Amino acid sequence: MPSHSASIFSISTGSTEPIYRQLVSQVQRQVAGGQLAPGDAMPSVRDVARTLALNPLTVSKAYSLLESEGLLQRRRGLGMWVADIGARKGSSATMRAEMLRPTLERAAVEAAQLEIDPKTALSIFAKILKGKR
Amino acid sequence: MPSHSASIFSISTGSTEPIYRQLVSQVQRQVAGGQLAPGDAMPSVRDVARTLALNPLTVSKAYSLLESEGLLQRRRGLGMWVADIGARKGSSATMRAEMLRPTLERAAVEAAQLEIDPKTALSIFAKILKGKR
DNA sequence: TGTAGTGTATTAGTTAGATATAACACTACA
DNA sequence: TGTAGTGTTATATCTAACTAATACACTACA
Repeated sequence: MPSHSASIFSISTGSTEPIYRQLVSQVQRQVAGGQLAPGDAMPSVRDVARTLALNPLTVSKAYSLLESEGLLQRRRGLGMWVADIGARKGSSATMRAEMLRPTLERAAVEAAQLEIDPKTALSIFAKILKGKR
Repeated sequence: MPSHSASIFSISTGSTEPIYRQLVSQVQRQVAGGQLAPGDAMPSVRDVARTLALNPLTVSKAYSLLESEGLLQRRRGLGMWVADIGARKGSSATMRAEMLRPTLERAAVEAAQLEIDPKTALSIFAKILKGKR
């Protein structure tokens, strides 16, 4: 049961997406992907706030939402942990694909407005995917 | 020189992205893609506001930004028109690809967090692109 | 027992985005 | 000359998101 540092997060202050929402969706994806496994200790609110230069309450807001979702578990006086309900390790491939969908749908709309044909859009995406690993 | 109706816009109120920014980027893409050609008349502020149930000020804010960017031109008492600086018809393929990049880069990051391999991510995107036309 | 580390509550203030209402200067056209 | 339609300005109000400082109850551990 490893314990994670604040480096599992990376927020962009320039984005219009609220910070607490960025934190929430990052945890959702990393739990679904398995990087955050049941029983793992989450970085403390103060740790994340210090590292990312945020207000502790902003981080706490994200953690609270994740707790009410059932993804995290709170242990009084100790901190937050990845919940092990069902002892699942990550989510099914179809569920994870479903989580990726919205962003790709948005990309498809943008490609259409830009008059970029599907073949070209795919090759751009392929290059990006290649570079990211 | 066609004149466009408010139907060139489609905003999502649920998104965290400000409405006026949604309008701005949609015009940017449609000008780059060529759907909005130099000399075309834009729908009036009041028309867009009425159709999309927005405040005219929100639309005006988007138009003002686009004017300061040089994409639109204002004719006093008449309305806004797609600027014909350089008489460009759309942008080059590389420029349009560049505009699509940010969203696809975000998708790549999400795919990595979801542990979705590049091949699978590409096939999901391909299916979406196929369905969108 | 004391100390440091958990998440959280409280209260207050700031900022950006969006709305509402009214008014202004301008233009085309019957 | 009216009338209706342009974008814009001004003032005020509202909400969500974020920050700031302080304090609380709880836990592990030297």
